[in-house]
Amino acid sequence: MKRIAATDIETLGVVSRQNYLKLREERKLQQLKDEVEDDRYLFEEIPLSESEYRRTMYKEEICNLLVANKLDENHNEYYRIPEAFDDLKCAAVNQEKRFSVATQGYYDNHKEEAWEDNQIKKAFCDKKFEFKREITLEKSRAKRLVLNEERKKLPIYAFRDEFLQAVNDHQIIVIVGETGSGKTTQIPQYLHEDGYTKHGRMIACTQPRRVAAMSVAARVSQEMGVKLGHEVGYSIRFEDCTSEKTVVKYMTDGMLLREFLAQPELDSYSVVMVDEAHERTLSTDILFGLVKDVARARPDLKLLISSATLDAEKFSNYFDLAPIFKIPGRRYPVEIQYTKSPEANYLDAAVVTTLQIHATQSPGDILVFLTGQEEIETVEQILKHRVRGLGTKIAELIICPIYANLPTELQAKIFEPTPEGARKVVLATNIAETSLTIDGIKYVIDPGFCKMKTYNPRTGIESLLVTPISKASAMQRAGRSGRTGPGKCFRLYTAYSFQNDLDDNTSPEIQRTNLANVVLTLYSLGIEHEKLLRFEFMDPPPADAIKKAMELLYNLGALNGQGKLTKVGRRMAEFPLDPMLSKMIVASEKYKCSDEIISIAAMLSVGNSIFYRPKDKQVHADNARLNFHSGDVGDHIAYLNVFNSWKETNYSSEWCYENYIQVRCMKHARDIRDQLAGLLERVEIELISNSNDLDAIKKSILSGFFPHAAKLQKNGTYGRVKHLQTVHIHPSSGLAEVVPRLVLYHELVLTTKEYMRQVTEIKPEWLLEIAPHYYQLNDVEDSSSKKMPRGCGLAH
DNA sequence: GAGCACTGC
Repeated sequence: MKRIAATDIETLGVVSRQNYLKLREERKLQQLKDEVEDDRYLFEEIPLSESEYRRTMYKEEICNLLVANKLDENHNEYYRIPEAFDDLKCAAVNQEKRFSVATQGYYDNHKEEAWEDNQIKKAFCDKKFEFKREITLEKSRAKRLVLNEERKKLPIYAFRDEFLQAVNDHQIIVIVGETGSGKTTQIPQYLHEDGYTKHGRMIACTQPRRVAAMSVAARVSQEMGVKLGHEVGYSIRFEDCTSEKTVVKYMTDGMLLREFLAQPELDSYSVVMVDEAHERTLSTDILFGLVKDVARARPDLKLLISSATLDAEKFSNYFDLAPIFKIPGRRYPVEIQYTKSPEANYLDAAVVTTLQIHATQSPGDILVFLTGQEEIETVEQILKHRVRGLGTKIAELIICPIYANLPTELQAKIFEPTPEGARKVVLATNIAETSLTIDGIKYVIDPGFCKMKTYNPRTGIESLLVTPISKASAMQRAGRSGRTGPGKCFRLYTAYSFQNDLDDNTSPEIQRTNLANVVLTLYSLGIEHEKLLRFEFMDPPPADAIKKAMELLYNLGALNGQGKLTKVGRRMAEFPLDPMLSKMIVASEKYKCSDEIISIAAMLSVGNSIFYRPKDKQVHADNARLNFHSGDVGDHIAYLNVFNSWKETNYSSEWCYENYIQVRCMKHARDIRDQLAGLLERVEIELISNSNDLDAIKKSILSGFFPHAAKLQKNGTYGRVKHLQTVHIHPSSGLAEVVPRLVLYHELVLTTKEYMRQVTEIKPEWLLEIAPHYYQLNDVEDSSSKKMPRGCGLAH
């Protein structure tokens, strides 16, 4: 192609080269954005299935990659783009070519022609949009007719009148609806049709997951023939898609819990349906207690507890012997096979079983449940190796790993249809148990383990342990094979084990988590002190955990000596964060650095997967990370540096890739930060920046995290101040080599050792200044000048 | 010098 010198361009007098390039970038960006917008539009009009929805999301990410020019060879290897997006890649390349040609023409033909070209383009785009819109409307009309027929075929349709009668007769009903019964989509509609939304009151239906709330709302709006967000809407964090018209509202359970803060009697609702109650999320468990109480105060409020399991008796007993309404499901049979004897190595057994299925069983994809990323990577490698050994005698086996931390572009692979003659094997964590469904799975391999979080209220340590799953969980896993046709489930344990070793149900989250936030929420709902100790939990958490939470809240100044919520506590409760983080924000008012503190809080709550560390580029990734630690500022300030640097690049995705940072996490952090900024206004704390005074920022952090102080001991390890407990700085910390005398940490995790994650150096006098009620002089004195506490002496 | 299941506000 003919090159044009910069001087030529200037003499043409059209645009300066820089301006031209900028214009070109902008147009390219706009074009891509338009495509995504079009897809969004489609999403609004026609409810997407979950896999379609995810594909839309992935497409957006791909567009970001394209914009960030990540399609060149190097990055292609680093962020492999799934084949399904080949068309998009081609389009982008063609687009690029067309731009080049147009560029040439642009200069050759001068301003007018180019302008005309632009006009044509615009007209073309308008036309395309109009056309797409027409098709969409037509499709949606046709779909509505089909949907109406489909509604009548659902198992629940036959029980419609019987169900409405039951709701009329009873205030609380426990619904047992197997998967595919249509309860989630139909029940709110029936109630709406039966007049429960008169008098301006809504029907609420809670879901444990955001995607579920969105896609179900989209589906129902389509069935009812209304625009999503009007009569039917959804409400999830960062996104309220409802209006004054809304009568049927799908929401996450956590969102309803938040709404309780504003309206403790749930005045705007006539019916509350707690769906997927058997999952026993932290939020559902608290909702149970609250909603049961409200039902007593408001006889007109109807309560539906919907669960998929057969232990509905327990729910019924809890809700004062509420009647149980059973709805059959529509499922295919699943044949279950056990091993004859226990397997010594379940990874090996999983590989062997996979290959056996591949060699002997009829077509259909395989889903293997593993406990984590590491196992998945190991099995992937072994499988690849073994398949290579089999040569061409056998059909192709496509291996797809999936876990939550896998970059989004790579996750898309599992939704690609399996090519004719090949077989797909999906290696998944628990994410495939409930959070996402994969079409075409016919065989499930279940080794019977998962990783589970446990919390020790005495030490405050959380740890992830590989644990046997429960019977309920095993059934759920098996059910994943019978979604589109009869399936088979291979359990890598004996039938005896299943009967005798596995618990019936997974212990609810509320029994194995830090309750500080739960207790604060309940306090701000007026459930204080004795009332809280009497709170009707379906499965009460350990008394120790509640006591520990109260103690912490008292130390943070959220509760006073009489066990009442203080003004500080009330402000803290506004933030959807761990109380220590909330306290840190409230304290930032005093140190005039709220701007920096909410950035840090947002980054901390996104968690530990911000820094991406690919196996083959660990050194690069670590070096990139160290750039944010200059001056040994500590991990908290490093997080602040990351966020601010990203902000300075105008939230560039490209910058993230260069620095081995996960874009997804950063976007999430930005969303949280925006929300926190809004909440600051609510609690009347001014947004002030004080970026030069690092001590002020550290003091704010310490105001929330002073119980997490650890000091260096003679033997080089750390000891928690106030607790005789040895801890270590996590090697990923920027301070791991610095070894300061006194530090605060964000969290303590137990892996091979007890590690402090996210560490910042503090001064001893700050402890006395900020927490005189908690620390005494002898706590902060240099440990070397003092006798060693018992049990913490040197080894040997 | 080391490993992080999954959600949600």
